[in-house]
Amino acid sequence: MITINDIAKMANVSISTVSRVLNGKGRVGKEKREEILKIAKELNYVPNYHARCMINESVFTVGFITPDITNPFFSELTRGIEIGILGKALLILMNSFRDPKTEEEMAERLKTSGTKGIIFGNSRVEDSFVSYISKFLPVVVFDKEYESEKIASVLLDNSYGAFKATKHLLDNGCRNVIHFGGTDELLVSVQRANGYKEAMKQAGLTPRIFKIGYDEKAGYKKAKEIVEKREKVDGIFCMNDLVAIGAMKALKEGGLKIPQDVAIVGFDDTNLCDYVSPSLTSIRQPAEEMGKSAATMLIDVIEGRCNVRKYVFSPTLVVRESSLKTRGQFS
Amino acid sequence: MITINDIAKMANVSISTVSRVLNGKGRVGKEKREEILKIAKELNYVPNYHARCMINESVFTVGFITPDITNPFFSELTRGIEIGILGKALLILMNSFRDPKTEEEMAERLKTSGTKGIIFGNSRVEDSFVSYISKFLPVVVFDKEYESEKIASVLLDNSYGAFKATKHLLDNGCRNVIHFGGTDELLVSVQRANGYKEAMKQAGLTPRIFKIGYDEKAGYKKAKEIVEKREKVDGIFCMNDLVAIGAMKALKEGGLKIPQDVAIVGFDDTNLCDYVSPSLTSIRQPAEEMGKSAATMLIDVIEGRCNVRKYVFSPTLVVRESSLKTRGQFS
DNA sequence: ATAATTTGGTAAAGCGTTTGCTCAAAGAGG
DNA sequence: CCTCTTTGAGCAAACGCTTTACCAAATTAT
Repeated sequence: MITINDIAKMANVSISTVSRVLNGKGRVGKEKREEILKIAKELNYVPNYHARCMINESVFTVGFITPDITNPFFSELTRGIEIGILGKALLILMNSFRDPKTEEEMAERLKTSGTKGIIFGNSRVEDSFVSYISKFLPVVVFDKEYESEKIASVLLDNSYGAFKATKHLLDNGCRNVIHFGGTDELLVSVQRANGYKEAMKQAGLTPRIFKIGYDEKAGYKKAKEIVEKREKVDGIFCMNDLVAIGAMKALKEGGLKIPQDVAIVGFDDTNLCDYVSPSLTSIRQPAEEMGKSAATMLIDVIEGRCNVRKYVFSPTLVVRESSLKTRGQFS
Repeated sequence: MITINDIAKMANVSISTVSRVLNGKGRVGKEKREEILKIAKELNYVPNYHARCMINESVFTVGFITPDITNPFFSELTRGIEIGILGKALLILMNSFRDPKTEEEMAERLKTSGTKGIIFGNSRVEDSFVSYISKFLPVVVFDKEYESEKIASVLLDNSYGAFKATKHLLDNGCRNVIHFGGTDELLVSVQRANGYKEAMKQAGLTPRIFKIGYDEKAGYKKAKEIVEKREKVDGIFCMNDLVAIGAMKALKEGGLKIPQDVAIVGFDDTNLCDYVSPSLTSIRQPAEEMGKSAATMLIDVIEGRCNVRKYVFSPTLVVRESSLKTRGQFS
């Protein structure tokens, strides 16, 4: 590695002179300046980032721990985060595959790697761990609220979203609406399940919840089962779009018509919704916006500009073909 | 920020003693050791990453510049890269939105940010820039080969893949096969277009190529146009799955049946293919594997374990419903 | 008892930069 | 011709940590 020292020797000047030339500070004679610049260029000199960091604040890094980057919701979120930190920081991405142990290890790794802040995306880590890690670094958590004044949150009213989704299915004539949910460890799952339950209760119906998971495979598998058992189901509210898409596939394979036989609503409103067929009704989370908010909030905390805040977003229902038993503008 | 020095003062020992305790090296009396550990814990001490980096090799970072993380192909690739660098390095992710200027800026930023290597995913940067940046950092490029011994590549025989795809459409009875391709700046586009042309030529047919872009919107828009103009088309080979999915939507909206009226083949074989309907025939790129190879190759170069290499992957045709005019096992 | 070794700890050199202070030389003003 | 300012450039400290050389005391061997 070539250093400022090497250049100084070559140019027969002191390192401070070299530094001054390279940073355009201080007064250095024209000849020396040009000589130094020439040598630096020839040697492909790049200032040592870490040495620099020890002195003045340079560009820093923040970490984003995501359950699964291949879920379009999270990739949109990621893009939002990136936009939010633009120019201020670099984004270190980590895929936890939804394993809480892995998530803790990753956070620990980020902590010891000079990262200035961590964003937990929809994570399963225990509250105690979040509290612990927040002692070392500013933290932003998606979908979870903390007592501590030190932990910022980006929230979406999941149970209200789920309520809306379920209500929509009921309003469209479904009676036997079931829910494909995630596991109880994930707060989001619980909240969405609650919203579903509430809507069912209000309609005087019995909720049926299947805790199946988070991806297409999970949705496919369970829907297949339901088709094979010929269960009496005319609507499914899925905890996310991937699950919904998997379920749709299984239903169609089973000869069931969507939405006539079974109506479906997903959650997240990823860009897939428009492109599956029938197009998928979903509860919209403004992923990119949410990512952006998380990022700017984190940067603000890191740079000491403000205290911890909380962003709350509202879910909105985006109606598409998969849920309209009474065919209207779509067909 | 709390440092080793603070701890030393509190414990009334020298900083070297503290360092020894923290690193488990050297001999330190039991009482002092415990005292020091206790203080360190109380103060939430974390060793300064940058200071550490200046002395011994710690975990380092590598950068991945991707056109668009929301494209499932790239998110799978990203996951592969992450797996490949696991434990060795942290991954800095950057979205260029396919803008070559942005890509250069990003690489430049990585260069000055202590990053030890860069992976260019399907990038549009000019060759001269890649050569330039490779003077400073090890570089791995997807889908592009370089003279320089310093630049590693992960390749896929795109034109062969495209050839296969087109051939498959022709073998299934299509005569008027068109191609939805990307722009000429992207080598991949050109290669895929070439494969398409070759297949058409061999069949004695005239190729028709539309340079439309890389996402669902582009595919949708162009297909809409074609439907409206009632062009004579019975097969479309799309440069990637997203374009294909967009096109499918437009065709279906136009009342055309897939594959009976128009057969479709995509490229990438993203996990979407299984979940759209009809399911999408596609040319498989083993994204995760490719990412993993790129990453291990980069790490190898960084750690001086080997010279630059080249990985070549083979595209395979994955047949699904969207391309089978003669209905067989699917229906 | 003396020499040799182990144990516990300190001081200082570096890693690569930046920057405040110093100082000499040169040019300007009286 | 002498002081005053400007210009150019070096020295050295600091950033936080690791590591080596080194020293003293305590323990062991001779």
